[in-house]
Parts: sequence; C-alpha cells; structure tokens
Amino acid sequence: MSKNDEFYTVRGYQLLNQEHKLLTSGMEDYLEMIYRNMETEGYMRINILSKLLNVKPASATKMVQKLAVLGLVDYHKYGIIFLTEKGKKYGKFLLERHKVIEKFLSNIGITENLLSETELIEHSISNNTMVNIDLLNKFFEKHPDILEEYRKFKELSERGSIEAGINCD
Amino acid sequence: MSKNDEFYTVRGYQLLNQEHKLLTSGMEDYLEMIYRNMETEGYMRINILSKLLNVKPASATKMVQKLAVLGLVDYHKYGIIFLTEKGKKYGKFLLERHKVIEKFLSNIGITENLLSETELIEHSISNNTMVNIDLLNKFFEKHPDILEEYRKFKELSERGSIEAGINCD
DNA sequence: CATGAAATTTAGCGGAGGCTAAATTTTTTA
DNA sequence: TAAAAAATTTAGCCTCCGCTAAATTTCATG
Repeated sequence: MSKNDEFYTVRGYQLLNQEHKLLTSGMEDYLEMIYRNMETEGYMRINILSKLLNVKPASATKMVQKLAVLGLVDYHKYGIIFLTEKGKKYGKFLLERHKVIEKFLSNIGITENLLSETELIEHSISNNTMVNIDLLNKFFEKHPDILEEYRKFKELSERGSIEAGINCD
Repeated sequence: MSKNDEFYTVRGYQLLNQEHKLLTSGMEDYLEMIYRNMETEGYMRINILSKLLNVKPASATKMVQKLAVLGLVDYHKYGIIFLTEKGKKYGKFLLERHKVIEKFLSNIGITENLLSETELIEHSISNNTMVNIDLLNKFFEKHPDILEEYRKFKELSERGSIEAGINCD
C-alpha cells in the first residue's frame, strides 16, 4: 500500500490493490451470490444468477467466465455452475463478512436500506477491519446492557435535537 | 432505491443511485481534497491537487471541469480553483464524514492503513449510517469506561485465540 | 519583450462492468 | 423428431476515471 500517509482516490486505491487482491468488488458480488445459492439449492445457473443480482444474463456470463479463469467456479459453456473448493472457501468468507457488517449496522440502529448499505460497505473493508467489527458485535452480544444503553442514548439524541442534517444527497 | 429486499451488484447500486446522487466517489475525493486545501491555503491549483491525490494533472483537470459544471467549484481554464458556496457546504460535509469514519475505526482499534481504510469506506455509507456511527462515537466519548472495556475484551480475544484468519486477500 | 520552463488542457487509449442485438445451443412440445 | 421457445453466448457499445503524448497557455528570466 505504498505510502500510508498519502491520499489516493478510490480509483487510485483500486489500482494499487489490484495486484494483491484476487477479486474486484463486482466479482465478489457474483461469488457471494453463487455461494448463497449453493447453500440453498446446491447449484447455480446463469439466468438464476442474473435474476438474483438484477443484471442481464449477458453480464452474468461474462463475470462467471472470469471467475472460472480464476479457478473459483467449475463451469463450462451452457452448463451448470458449481463452486470449486477455493470458490467455496472464498464464498464462505464473503458471506460471513456480509453478515458481520449487517449485524453491526443493525446494532447501531440502521433499519432502512439495510441490505444495500451492507452490500456497498462490505467491499470496502479490509480483513483486519472486519475482524474488529466482528469483535465489536461480539462485545455487544456479551453486554446487551451496553447496547441497550447506546439505544437509549440514541433515542435521547434524536428526541432532543431536530437533527441539523446536511442536505447533500 | 427500487426494491429494498433485492440484491444488486456494486455497479448496479451505482447505476440506481446516480439519479439522486450528485457526485461519484471519485468526484467526492477531489472535492474533499479541495476543501482541505481551502481551509489551510485558501485556494487550490491543478498541480497541487494532482500531487495531493497522487494522480496526473490531466486527471485532475478532467475532474475539476466536472465539478465546475456541477457548480461546486469556481474555475476557469488555467486559473485558480475556488469553492462555490455549494461546494463549501458539500466539502464540509465530506470532511466531517471522513472524520466520523476515521474516529470510529480508531475507536475499534484499527491502526494499520487507517487513512486508506477510511478513504474507501466513506463513500459507501449513507447519510443515515454516518449519523448513527457518529452517535456511536459520541456514546463512546461519553462513556470512556465502556470503550476501555471493549479494548480489554479485544485484548483477551486476541490473546486467547490465534485468530483462525481466512486467507482471502 | 523574447525565449525557455512550467503548468495546464486536449485527445485518445485501457479496463471494469453494465447494456442491447444477434447468434448459437439446449430444451420443450406437438 | 422437427419446430418453437428458452437459455446462453458473443460482439460491440457506453461511462467512469485512470494514463500518455502532444498542444497550448502562462510565467520567469535575461
């Protein structure tokens, strides 16, 4: 990661990381979804995948071909999609990471767009950050009273001040 | 945000959001950095900006032109870059959001690559999530004992188990 | 004020990951 | 089993945001 104290753009970090990062965010989305379906159905097909991810079949084909080249899925033209051992391991990691973020957001009181929030954040965090957020989740689980206190704190804060709210969306 | 319970790819969310979201992640990076320099130096130039963000001047020009079209910077060919009122307001928001994320990561014990972690995450969170993470930061500030307890919990967890660590980077 | 240096812009390319349209393969059904 | 339908792939285009190379403008210096 070159210099740690220097700024880069999002694209800049992508370019820096793409050497030692196996998958792009997009590939992660596909692999995670394939893993989900493997768990429930035992297999995956292009048109199921494309419906689940709200993309066109042509887009799904392109990505699955990339995953195949990387040895993450077992796949031949017009065929059924399975995960390789490597793909399963990676998919399991992705799904767990997803759950860690979702749990965290849920803990701090996010209810609206919980899924999309999670989907966007999960690609941005390092392994180390995931581990730490997971630790925080576990900490709250062990001390429900503390989580309860945070919720009260939140209540008060929201009740007390009509949030100034910077309108930048 | 269309259907809340449906999955999309990262790119899919981008495409969905680009209607009601003013800036791309890239533009946010540039605007945030211009804002930083306005605070310290009072102005910005293309080559300063490009050095600060580790991009080539040509890339900075392109983005600043986009920000000008959106009415966020006051800028003419070969000239000095200033922020408009709209740009200042938005930049202030971006810098605050950055600080909120950085503080949160720091709280949960992230020290390595803190800057890059922050830079990547900040673009992914909604206003609502930012407000809630800020609330969590404030909660910890009000209850340093709780943060201390989390740190001890973390210590123990790290000491106790040689983290299994899924090797997916 | 002319000339070289520095700063900036323009033009055009590349990769990621969408899309459509058209071609191809597989499956269904009569 | 042949024709229609459904699924999949290929080809080619678009946007974002990097890049390089070349053109242009501004600045500095004698």
